[in-house]
Amino acid sequence: MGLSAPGQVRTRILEAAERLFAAQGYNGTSIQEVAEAVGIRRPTLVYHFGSKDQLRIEVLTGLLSQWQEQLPKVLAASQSGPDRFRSVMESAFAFFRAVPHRARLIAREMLDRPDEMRALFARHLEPYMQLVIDRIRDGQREGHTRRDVDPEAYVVHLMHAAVSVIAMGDATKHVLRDPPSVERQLSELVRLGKAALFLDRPKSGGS
Amino acid sequence: MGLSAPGQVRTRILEAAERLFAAQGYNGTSIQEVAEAVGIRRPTLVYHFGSKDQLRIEVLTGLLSQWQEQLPKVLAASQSGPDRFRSVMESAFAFFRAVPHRARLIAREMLDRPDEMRALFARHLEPYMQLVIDRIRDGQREGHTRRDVDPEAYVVHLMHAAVSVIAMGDATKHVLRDPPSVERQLSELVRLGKAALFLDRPKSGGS
DNA sequence: CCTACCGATCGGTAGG
DNA sequence: CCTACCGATCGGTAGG
Repeated sequence: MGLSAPGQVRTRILEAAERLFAAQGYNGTSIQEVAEAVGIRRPTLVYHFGSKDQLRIEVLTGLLSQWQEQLPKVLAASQSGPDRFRSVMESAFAFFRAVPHRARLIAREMLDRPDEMRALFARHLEPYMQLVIDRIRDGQREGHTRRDVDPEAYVVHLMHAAVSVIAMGDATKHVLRDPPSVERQLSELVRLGKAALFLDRPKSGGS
Repeated sequence: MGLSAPGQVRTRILEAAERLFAAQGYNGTSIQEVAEAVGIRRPTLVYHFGSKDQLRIEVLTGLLSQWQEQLPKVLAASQSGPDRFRSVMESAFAFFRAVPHRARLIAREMLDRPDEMRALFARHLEPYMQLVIDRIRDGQREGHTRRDVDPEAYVVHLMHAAVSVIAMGDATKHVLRDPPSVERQLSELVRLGKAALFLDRPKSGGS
C-alpha cells in the first residue's frame, strides 16, 4: 500500500514534487525525498522523468496550465466597475489560497530562474493580463477610472502583491502587536487596489 | 593578490556570501564557491564562521542591522502628508535599489525560514513599523487620512510590494507588450500607496 | 591560514 | 519498476 491515493504514478510524483519544491525549494529537495514521499525507488522516478530538471519543468508547466485554465473563468465574473473588481480579485486569491504552496513555488521560481518564468508568464498569462490592461484604458477613456493609473505597472503590482502576501505572509504575520491575518491582508489589498483604480464616489447610489 | 579589496577576511567572506546567497540561494551555494570568490580555502572559511549555517546567520543579522540603521534616517525626512509619504517611500526604495540583492536575500529567507525572519523583523523593524502605523491612526483621527485604511495590513502590504518588485521584478519585466521599467513600477507603487492612504484633494493649493 | 582526509549524500546509469 | 553501482560534490574535522 502506497503513501497516497493510487492514481497514475507520474501524477503522484508530480504532486509530491510540487509540494516539496514549494516547501523546501528545488535545490533544497532531493529526488530521493520525492521518491520516498511517493513510495517508489529513486531510479524509478528518474525512469519516468529523465532528470531532476525535467521533473521541475513538468511541475511548473502543469502549474501554469492550471492557472491559465482558471483565469478565463475568473475574468468572466461580471461586467465592470468596482464590484466586478472585487469579485475578480477574490476569485484570484481563492485560487492561490486553496493550494497555498502554488504561490510559494511561483515566488521561488521567480527568484531562481527569472528568465524562464518570464517566458512561461508570456506564454500562459500575457493575453489575460493584456485584457485587464485594455479594460483599464477603456475605463480611463470613459472617465470612471483614474487617469493617473499606469495600467501595466498597476497589473504587475497586483500580481506581485497577491503572490507575495500568500507566499511570504508567514514571515510578516506576527511582527506587529496586532498582526493582520491573511484575510485582513487580502481585503486590504482589494481596498488598496480599488482606491488606486477608481475615482471616489458617494458611498450609496443616491445623487 | 586577492580577488577583491583587502579589508578584513571576515568582512570579505560576508560580502561574498551575501552576494552568492542572494543570487543562488543558500542551498544553491556551496561554501566552496564562497571561499573561491574570496580567494581562500574552504577550511579557512569554516575556521572563521564555524559552519555554513552560522555564516548565513551572520550575513542576515548584518543585513537587518544595516536596514535598522537606515530606517530612522528615512523616517525623519519631513513632517507629514502626501509629500512626506513620497519622500519616505523613495528613500526606502533607494536603500534597496542601491544593492538589489538585499531585497532578493530577504525574499528568499522569508520563503525558506519564515519563523526565523519573523523574529528578526520583530527585533529590528517592529518599532519603526509601529511608528508608521501610529502616524496613520493619527491621520485618521485628524481627518486627512482615509478611515477605511487598515494600518497594519497597509504597512505590511507596502513592505511586501517593495521587496517583491525589486527582488522578483526581473521575472515579470518583459511579459507585456509595453513592459513597465522598475522606475515605472516603483512610481506606480508610490501613487498606489498615496491614493489608498489619503483622501482626494484638489490638484493645486487653490480651492 | 593551510593540506589531507572523512563519511554522507547528490543525481544519474547499467542492466535486468 | 527494481538492485547494484558510479563519480562528483557536499559540509566539516584533524592536525599543524
